[in-house]
Amino acid sequence: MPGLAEQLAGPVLEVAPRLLGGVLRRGDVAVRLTEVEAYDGPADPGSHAHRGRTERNAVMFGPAGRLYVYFTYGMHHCCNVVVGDEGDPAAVLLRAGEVIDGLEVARGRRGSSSDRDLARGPARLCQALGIDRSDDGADLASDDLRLELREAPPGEVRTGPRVGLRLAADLPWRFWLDGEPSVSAYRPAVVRPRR
DNA sequence: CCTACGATCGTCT
DNA sequence: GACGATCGTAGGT
Repeated sequence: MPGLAEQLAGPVLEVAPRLLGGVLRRGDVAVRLTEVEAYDGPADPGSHAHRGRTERNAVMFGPAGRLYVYFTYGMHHCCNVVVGDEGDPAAVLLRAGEVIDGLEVARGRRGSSSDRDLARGPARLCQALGIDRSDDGADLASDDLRLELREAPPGEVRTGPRVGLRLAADLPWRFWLDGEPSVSAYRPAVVRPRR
């Protein structure tokens, strides 16, 4: 049985769909992943690593199997699984999942929300699992935070454009499990009027 | 079901 | 100083 880092070592476009159906656990709460997005290296204009290494995205340049967590919109956290070779900033954004364990704890963290929406969307998924910037760089093979992949994703894998990006919005680098209620709605990037 | 909009601040230019 | 890998709510269909 290969270790997590080995399973995540390949090209991000191959690894990303294999995360579907996998389970991310923190303490009592476990989420089964139903939707992810690939961010492929410095050449990907949609990636935080597109303009090179900074203090924020440093973890993306590290070894596979760690968590890259960023803070956005002044109030939300989103998390990625770092994949590929060290030095190559590839990552997979965890966009949505189904809470399969620790429902009570997840509900408490999420406030009023239907069970279906507990981890539906990247910021909600982080909130349900209690993930924030202090988890940036966390080892996903640790006891506190653990990612377990399955042999094959159940159900059918679909692909389409990534959500909320102005750049490279045409690339079909979002992957989800067909028919899952927890898959987030597709929203094209909002173009703000000039102020 | 849908579309529109404001919140709120770290990060990068 | 501008913008964002988002979300919750409000209001219409």
